[in-house]
Amino acid sequence: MLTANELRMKWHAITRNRQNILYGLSLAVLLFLLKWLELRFLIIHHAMEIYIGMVAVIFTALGVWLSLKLARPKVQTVIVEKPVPVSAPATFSMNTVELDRLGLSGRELEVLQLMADGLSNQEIAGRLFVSLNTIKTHASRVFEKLDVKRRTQAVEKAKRLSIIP
Amino acid sequence: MLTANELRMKWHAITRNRQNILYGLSLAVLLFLLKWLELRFLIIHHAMEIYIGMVAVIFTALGVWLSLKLARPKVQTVIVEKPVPVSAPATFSMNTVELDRLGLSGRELEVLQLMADGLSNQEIAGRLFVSLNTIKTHASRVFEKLDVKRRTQAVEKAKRLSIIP
DNA sequence: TTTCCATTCATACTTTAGGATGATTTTGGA
DNA sequence: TCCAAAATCATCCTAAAGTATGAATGGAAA
Repeated sequence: MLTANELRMKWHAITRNRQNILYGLSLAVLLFLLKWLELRFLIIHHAMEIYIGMVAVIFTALGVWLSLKLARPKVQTVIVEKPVPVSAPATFSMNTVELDRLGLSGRELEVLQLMADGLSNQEIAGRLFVSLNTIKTHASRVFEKLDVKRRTQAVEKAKRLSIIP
Repeated sequence: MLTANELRMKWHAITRNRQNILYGLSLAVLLFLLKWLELRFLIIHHAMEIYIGMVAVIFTALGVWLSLKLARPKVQTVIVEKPVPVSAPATFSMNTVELDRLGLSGRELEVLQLMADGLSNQEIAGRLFVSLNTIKTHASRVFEKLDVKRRTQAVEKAKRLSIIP
């Protein structure tokens, strides 16, 4: 006995070769037709041109049918940009263009980030193992480059420009 | 005289009918070939099957060529959705639960918001038409209720809790 | 090698922020 | 009407922030 799976596989093989089978059948029918026509036109000799014409038409149609059936469809890939409401703001991409334009140095950016975390200058100095004066200098440069007057403004502007998360 | 534009339009018309012209030429050539073959095979009568076969092959090829050239190409459109991270969630919904829990008054929230905009106490006082001392008092209460020590921390925490945008 | 820039630190000074405390006035409900 | 919370303002003081200026160092580019 055949299992359901084997049956399904056989069916697959049949459908896969459907076109070949159809082509074979068509050829058989055509050959039979030709033989019949040949017999007919052996008697009626003057219909030779009609015979040739019919052959031409039939085989032209066969060619058209063949190519239409066998021609592989062109696959056209259309990429549609689908706006996904990215709920999680977990992804932060730094605006390197603005960062470059402002000319903030690495250390200055570090200080700015710690400022945004709410740390005091003294705490930042401790975190970065430098003196309070150094942080003040960095902070001043940051305010200068960001064209602001206070750290709160610096943080606000930096966040607005996507320089910090 | 023809203008450049008229010339271009004529060329368009020619190229547009190129396929029809080619088809016509092909037919002419084939007819000539058939006539020649007919003459040949009037003498050699037993080559009739070859003649028919050639006609069949030629016209099959013609059919294939025709359909390939003239038939509209099958286009299978595959739509690939490309997720595009839509920018900032422009909608800000205030966390009234947290606001309630913290017990911030209306004026305190106002002051907090202006703080987040980077304004100094003096500027906030001017904006709200009250004295600097009043703002200091409000600020102190805000820090107390938010359990922070500095305005930068207050702004950071308020934003984190979605109390302000 | 020289020059430029980032980083570091210092000193002195001014401004702003923040804490502590007390007081007055407004206002929305019980 | 009375009360509690909110809002207002003041004074005194300390802490932190911010400005100005100068300078040493080290690395990278010209």
